[in-house]
Amino acid sequence: MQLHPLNIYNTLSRKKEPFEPINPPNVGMYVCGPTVYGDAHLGHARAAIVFDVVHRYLKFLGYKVRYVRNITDVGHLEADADEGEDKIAKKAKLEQLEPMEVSQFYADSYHKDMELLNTLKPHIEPRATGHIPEQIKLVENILKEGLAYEVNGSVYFDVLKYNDKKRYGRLSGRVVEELMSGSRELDGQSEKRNPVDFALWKKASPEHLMKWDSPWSLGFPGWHLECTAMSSKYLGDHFDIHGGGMDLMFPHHECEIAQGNACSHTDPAKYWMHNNMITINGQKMGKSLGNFITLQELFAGDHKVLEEAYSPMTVRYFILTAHYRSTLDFSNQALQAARKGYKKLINGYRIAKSMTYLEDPEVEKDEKQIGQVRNSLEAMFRAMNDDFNSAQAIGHLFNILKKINAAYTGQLAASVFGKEMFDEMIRTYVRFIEEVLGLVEEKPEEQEELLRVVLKMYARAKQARDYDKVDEIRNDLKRMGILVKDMKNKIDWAYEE
RNA sequence: GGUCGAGUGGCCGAGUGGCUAGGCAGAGGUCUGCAAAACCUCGUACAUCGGUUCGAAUCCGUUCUCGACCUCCA
Repeated sequence: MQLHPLNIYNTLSRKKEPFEPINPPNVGMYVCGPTVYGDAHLGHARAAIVFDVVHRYLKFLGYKVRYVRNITDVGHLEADADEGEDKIAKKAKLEQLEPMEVSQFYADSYHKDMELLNTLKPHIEPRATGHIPEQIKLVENILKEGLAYEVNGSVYFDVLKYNDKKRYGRLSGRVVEELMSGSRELDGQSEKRNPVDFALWKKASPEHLMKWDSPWSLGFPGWHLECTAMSSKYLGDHFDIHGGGMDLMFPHHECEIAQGNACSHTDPAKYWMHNNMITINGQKMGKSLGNFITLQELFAGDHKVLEEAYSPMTVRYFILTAHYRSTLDFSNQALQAARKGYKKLINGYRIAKSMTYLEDPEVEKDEKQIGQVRNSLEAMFRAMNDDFNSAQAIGHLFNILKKINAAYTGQLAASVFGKEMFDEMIRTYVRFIEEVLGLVEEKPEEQEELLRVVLKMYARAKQARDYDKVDEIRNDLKRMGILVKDMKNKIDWAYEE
């Protein structure tokens, strides 16, 4: 059924490449998850949703995906590496909790948000603290390869030595010589031989809370090691897709590539995918800048820049209307427009699910209509196959929706499409919303029955030409965000946009 | 400073050489007791200057503006 091959933009080659899994039909996908020391924000939502759609679409195409997304529950060091503080430990001290209590709390919170956003759960969600032995083993391997050195109980990756064998910086377009000249002077305190080296194992200071025994010291693993340990454990040394935010490209993913090559002499991933950032007023939103909006705040409308609350599906739709490699600017206006767009799409989904083909012997098939639907359907999948261009796909989806709406309201007879095309249009629309975009209706289930009762009364009042009553019901429902739709031969409802 | 990317109609946002993106807002129309929804029609958009080409938002160069990465960040 695949009309066009799937192409993926590979950061490694800076080109779109045909997607050819290493072991079809299996696909291994690893995505960098959150560091759990705070509530998830819009940026986390973007990464999670983007790769959720990648996962969903691969599944839709028939691939057997193993999706691994880690939880980082050892805080990467803040500030200068040598005197830095562990983020989770810092938070734990502040709140007088066990570090594990902190990471558990925010991991739970993250999961709650991701569920609201209707992202499919990863098949494996490993934690860094659960893979300390694997990480120690990796350090040993890299030492054995002669690409790391130990100083005072800490172990560092020797980037210069590695660079002689295999170029460091291929992913992010860095050149080691330039990194060397561009980096700050060593302050003399550093144990690193070169400023570009990075830690594989750090000896813990006495007040450090999270520490483990190792051949070198009581300490903790370096901050790029966990992903190498967990991806190789669950997906092998060479797997299909590695994803994450653009901000992780350097140094995090660069280090992963170096570590992977040092240990197993192969690049960890075949395709590297990076989603772009969300901006607020044109500026990157991020923890370090303190200008982020958490998802809880967004869903509750509880933040000074928010004019109102925005539902999880509004956020999901908003994120999918931009291509994942473009920056996406947050604004109330954009979110409000997104909410309307989402409602329009989901109203179409509601009616499409209820529609069946009705032959009208008076009406002939209209090749022009059929052609338009066929073109839109094809274009929609072509867009998805072109590096997961959900924004463009949604554009085509709206064109399909117009046909569905027209058929639903009786402005076009279903017969103009013919049974075959009609059924395909309806089925594809529903499946695309459900399985690929992952959009769901936001309503309590009991509401449906209740509405049916009210609409019956409405219809009766109308029959009796009791227009005062008709208006009253309509207004009452409107206050609840429900629109009454009068048509030639039926009455239905829709979410107010 | 180095590296990379971006500037599209009132707003958001696709689009890499010719073929209507789409959504929101706005105007007109069909339908309707009225309205809403839905459907139809409407915008002569592509930062600037120059170049390549039969033809450029799309390729090349100039200028301006903005952003990201280079330190933890999705």
